[in-house]
Amino acid sequence: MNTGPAKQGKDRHQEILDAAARVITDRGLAETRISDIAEQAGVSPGLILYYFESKDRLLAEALTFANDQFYLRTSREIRRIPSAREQLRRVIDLSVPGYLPEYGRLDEWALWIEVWVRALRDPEMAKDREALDQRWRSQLAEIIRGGQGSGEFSSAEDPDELALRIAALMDGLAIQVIMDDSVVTTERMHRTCIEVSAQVLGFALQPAKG
Amino acid sequence: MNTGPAKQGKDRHQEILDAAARVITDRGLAETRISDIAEQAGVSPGLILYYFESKDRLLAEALTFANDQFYLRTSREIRRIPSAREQLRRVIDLSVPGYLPEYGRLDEWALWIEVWVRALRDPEMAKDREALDQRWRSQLAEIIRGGQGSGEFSSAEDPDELALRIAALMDGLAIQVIMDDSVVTTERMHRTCIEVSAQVLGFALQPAKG
DNA sequence: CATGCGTTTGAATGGTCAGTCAAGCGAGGC
DNA sequence: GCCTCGCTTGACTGACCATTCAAACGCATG
Repeated sequence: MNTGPAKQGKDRHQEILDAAARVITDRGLAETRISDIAEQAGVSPGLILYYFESKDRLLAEALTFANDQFYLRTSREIRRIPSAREQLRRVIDLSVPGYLPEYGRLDEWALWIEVWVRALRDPEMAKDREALDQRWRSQLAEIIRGGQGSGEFSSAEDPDELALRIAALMDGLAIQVIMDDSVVTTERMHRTCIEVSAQVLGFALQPAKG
Repeated sequence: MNTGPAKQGKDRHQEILDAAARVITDRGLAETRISDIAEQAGVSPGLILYYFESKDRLLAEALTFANDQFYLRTSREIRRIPSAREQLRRVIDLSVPGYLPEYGRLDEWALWIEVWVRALRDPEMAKDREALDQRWRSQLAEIIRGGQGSGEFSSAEDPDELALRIAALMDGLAIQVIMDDSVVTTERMHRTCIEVSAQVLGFALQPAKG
């Protein structure tokens, strides 16, 4: 592609998106300056606008980019797990902010909230947000369908409805957790997600491992 | 227009907060200018900063002010309903964005998301948000406790845990609804909230009225 | 080594606001 | 009627930042 000016291998476009996502994550969308992104990416401010039409477009792309990454990462992991019950547990582990030490940043959830705010007024972002969300719910529904098929889940309710309920529950709880709510802690969210899933999908709880 | 210093009865402080909430609701926090608020309130820009120390403080106050109003309004209504089941239904009716025509604005939910974004970095707002949220969950828990006591709800689970689950579900669904998600519509959210409540709290569904 | 071209730089430009301020305004007291 | 004092105005100031741009830079090619 371009071995020369740009760093070999990685491409600037992606590097900048990544830097932007990081800056947004810890400063917040509103406090993100082009110069912050440039600094984070280790380039000059001018370069940012050489690669992106405007700050606005860049931020929008960065937001969906980051959430896309999360989905892809999760999706890849899930596909290697055979049991629906374990798939679900893994999705929960990955979704509860702060639960897994290795993913311990301020979290993609913070970015997700920024997506919401922006989607409220930006039709482009609204479209992307809806697509991202439906894909996420579909993934959950797929797991549920699998578990119903294999007999792991005894509930016979519509998988899409069940997925919607679990997804909404997780959204609502995750918000409180990243807000550092003193009642809704990481552990409590995790426990609640597992318990509700078990009740709603119809399977017995297994002793927590680890 | 101006009889004496402040308009009789209403006070400027409150008027401005109200105007600010309205502007934030339809332009979004990020696009809210002092001059917009002034225009909405029908005063000059300078006056805004005569009553508030800074734009930032004003916005923060406006955000909690609006949510406080919503809580108070709901709370007052609920207190007049004797049946726990009906109390719950009313809370749901009031919380589902767009369900009741009379409350048909872009909704306090939009403001609530702005609160989240801001609370992520502003400790003051974080504190207020936590208080507001706990109060809301307590209200739900109180209804549940009432229903358990009266025998309307057969579930014997911890009311606080049940309230948390229902509140989180409602948050998660409401987000999608105000985003105008094509799958998660106002009606679907309403139905889901009612069904889940019935299942989780243990009461039989009654035919929808109206 | 000279040329060309895609990158990269950082200084300059311009627009947009938040916040300030000096000047008016009007009601109520005297 | 005149003064005072709290409210109100809107023009002004200064900062801050997105965006532009002219100038380098350095690799590749011949």
